[in-house]
Amino acid sequence: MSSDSTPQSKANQATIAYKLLKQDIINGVHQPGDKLLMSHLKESYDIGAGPMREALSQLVADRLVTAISQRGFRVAEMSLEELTDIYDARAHLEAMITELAIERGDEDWEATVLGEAHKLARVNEINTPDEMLEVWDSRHKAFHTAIAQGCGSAKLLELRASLQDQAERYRHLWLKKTVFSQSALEEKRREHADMVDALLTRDTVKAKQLMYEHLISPIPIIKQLML
Amino acid sequence: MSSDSTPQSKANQATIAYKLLKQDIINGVHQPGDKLLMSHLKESYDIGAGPMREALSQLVADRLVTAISQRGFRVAEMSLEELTDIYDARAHLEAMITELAIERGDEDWEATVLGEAHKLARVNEINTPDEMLEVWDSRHKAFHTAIAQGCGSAKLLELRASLQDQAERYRHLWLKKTVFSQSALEEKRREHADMVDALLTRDTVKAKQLMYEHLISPIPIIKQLML
DNA sequence: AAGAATAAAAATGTAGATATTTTTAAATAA
DNA sequence: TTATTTAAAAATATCTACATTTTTATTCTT
Repeated sequence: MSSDSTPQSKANQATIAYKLLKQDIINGVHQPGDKLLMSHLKESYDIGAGPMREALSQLVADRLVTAISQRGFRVAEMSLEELTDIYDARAHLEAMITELAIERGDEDWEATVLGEAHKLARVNEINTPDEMLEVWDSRHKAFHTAIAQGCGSAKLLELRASLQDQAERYRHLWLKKTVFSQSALEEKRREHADMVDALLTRDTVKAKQLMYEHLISPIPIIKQLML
Repeated sequence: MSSDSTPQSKANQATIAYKLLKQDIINGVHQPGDKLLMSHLKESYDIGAGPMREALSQLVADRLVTAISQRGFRVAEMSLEELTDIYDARAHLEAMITELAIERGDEDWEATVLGEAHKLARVNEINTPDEMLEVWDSRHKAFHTAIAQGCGSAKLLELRASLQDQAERYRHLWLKKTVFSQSALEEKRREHADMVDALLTRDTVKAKQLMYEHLISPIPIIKQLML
């Protein structure tokens, strides 16, 4: 039966360990700078050293882990500098992708964006604050992804995904410690509405600016949390 | 002394194999779509299966190799679509980075760019056509890297490097089959001079446009070679 | 020819051997 | 004593050789 939660039926051990460890690093189970001891990892993820190294190599490529030959692996450090760099790079990249999406997006793209925006705006109808945040986050991501898809470039979308992955640890910091006020939510909703408007009227300059500002706005908030 | 040919004194087997295999893929020793048989790889690179898998995983992250669980590894396919996507994405990204470099670059940046441009322009003094092409390529890369450094974002430079890596196979196709005419070389020289001029006068719009056009210009030529 | 059974090839994983680094303790010198 | 070097031990990372599982090719059967 293919009714398991993991769509790919027969992932190998390295892939399984990669996903678990990545999630654990993003969620802060392993803290920045922590030594990733092979003996400990082998036990935690119930796996041999070979596949474990394979998983670690991939995380090094993702920049979530650092390696020094003969001295093993560590969780990559986090810093205010990196936070700023990731978010700023992401904002610039996403603004550029938005410009291309406006230029290249067809009617299907418009429809999808509109649909995701609608779903996102309706999130406040769910009440449990904990559940709300999770659903809001997932729909928020879907909304932005829908916009980005319009650019039509697989490579640019890959770069975007890479930065998004690297931002996750910082973003997680924010999501776990923030309680959304109704007014903050309302402000976000307006930002998104303005963005949809700029996209559909094909106002490139405005859309780029809104996107850039939307994406760098969490920087000062996360900076606070890191001090 | 740090002047040995192998900069990192004690790289592990996986790292060594990664570099060798990557180079072999870029240089077409292993062709797109080729099966990378473990038994063959082990022999070629004189290494065990564990470290070899580690190297392959990293190349999967680089998009130079594809993997299917339980069915091994293959050299990633090449296609006209991917060629266009990589080069277009690269051109857009580099144009954006150029804009930031103009905005953020200081006097040291200007000086470095000017210096690299000078070295590049003087390449034609070398005569062996074979040697010439190699030196020209390396200085050309150095010139563009010098420009990009001005953006000051480590993350954007990483994204740039990633696309450049992926473009290498296509670029290699071009470099190996092209003999530079004196006029073609002269045209490039003029393009670079114009670019330096736009950069130093901080003419953002012009610099972006020149950069974009400079980077997409090889597309039709490489397309020809791929047919 | 289509399908099942079998054999061969290949990928993946495990356990233990080897090499390197880090820690600890002892010895030496200031 | 205090600091520094040296030597040994422990911990750790890495690699190899072999075992297991899965896929692919071949043969056999109907």
